[in-house]
Amino acid sequence: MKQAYHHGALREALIAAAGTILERDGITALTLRAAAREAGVSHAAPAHHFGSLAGLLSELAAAGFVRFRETIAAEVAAAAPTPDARALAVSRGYVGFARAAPGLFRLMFRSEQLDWTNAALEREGAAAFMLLLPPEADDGPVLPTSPQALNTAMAHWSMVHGLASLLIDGRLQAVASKMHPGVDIEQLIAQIIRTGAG
Amino acid sequence: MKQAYHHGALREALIAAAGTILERDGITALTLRAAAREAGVSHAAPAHHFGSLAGLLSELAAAGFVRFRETIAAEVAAAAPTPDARALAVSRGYVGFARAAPGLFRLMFRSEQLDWTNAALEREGAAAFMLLLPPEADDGPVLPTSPQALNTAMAHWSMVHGLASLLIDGRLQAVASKMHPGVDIEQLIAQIIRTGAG
DNA sequence: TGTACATCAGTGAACGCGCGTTCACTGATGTAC
DNA sequence: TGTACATCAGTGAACGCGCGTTCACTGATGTAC
Repeated sequence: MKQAYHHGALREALIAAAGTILERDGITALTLRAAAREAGVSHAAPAHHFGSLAGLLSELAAAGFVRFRETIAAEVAAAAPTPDARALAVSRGYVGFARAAPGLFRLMFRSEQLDWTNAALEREGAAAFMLLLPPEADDGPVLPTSPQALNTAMAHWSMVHGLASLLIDGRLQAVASKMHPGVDIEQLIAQIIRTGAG
Repeated sequence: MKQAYHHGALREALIAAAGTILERDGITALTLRAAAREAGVSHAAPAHHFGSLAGLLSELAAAGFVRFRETIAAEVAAAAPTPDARALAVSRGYVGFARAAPGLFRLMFRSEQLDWTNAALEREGAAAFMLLLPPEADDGPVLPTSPQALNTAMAHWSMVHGLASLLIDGRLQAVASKMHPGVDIEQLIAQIIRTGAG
């Protein structure tokens, strides 16, 4: 590898390094110095790109929301073009993303350390949440108008988000196994998702 | 206040102090030294009662599960003795606890820093999860036997847990307000809980 | 095409801070006789 | 009832560590002319 004095794309490299640390070592290990180490630059280098740790975390979360949307969009594209099939696909993508990148999911949805005034984070986060709403015809998601539609959408979101959370923390598996030893978790997940979308 | 050399109940005092710090300053501020400061003892004192920070956090979470069960039991006791009314009461207690003690809720359900081999934590946590199951007659919760019952119980749990999580992180409020400006959040929560229990 | 210079990105030493942990200690409590 | 002694709980100084941050620097890049 070329050892140029200037990295060329250190900002992106630092975000990628932060993602690696997050999944491998957990959020408590994710510091500016650790990200610099992982990216192979001096520990003072991140300050040129991110003012603080919160800045780096927010950029990482924003990038996470982009991946989150891509994951869901891929599931939707592979599904039948009916409202029910679309809702199932969104749920599958949501839960699948959380299980594939639990550290990133926790950061995006749960971290108190994010700076939500960060422009990229606010934009990408808002765009992601729009995917959770039911579509209107072929025009993509629109805002529900009736209280009933809002209730349904939020209840659906709660169930999918709770399922994802309980899975990545291992709680659902533990309780389900205790209630029903030998249960097929993957099948149970598929059933729960179908319950919520129905 | 008497300044006895021996505290008398320092273990309990340290757990209480840790809870105060958790809700006031967040989990990143919760250290052994901070708990000792809050309890008014020297920084080396906690080592006599908790081997490590994970030990203190686990004891705090165990105490949290006791409070969690008490909160839910109080709602159940105040509700009509029907299965539907009981399910609604459990959901109300679950969400109410999370909103009243969000830091503790996060620690109990989400923290990667807990030591689940801790005897108190495992015992109290398991007892709490049993409350989430549907009751059989007047004998209290029993283990579901059919796959269908397991599916229903886990789907219900997912929705309530997701609702609690999205609320304490402020996400549900943000998205609901954007979708439906001026929406009554408390009424929406009550409706979502009714949706899940129905 | 070549030179001068400004700007930018990354370096490495240094700082002060709070942390967990260790350790000899001290004061209080409990028990044996 | 009194004395001696073991045990226990909390103290305070000290340690090494990784952290964020600062700062003068150096090497590379881009631009003006």
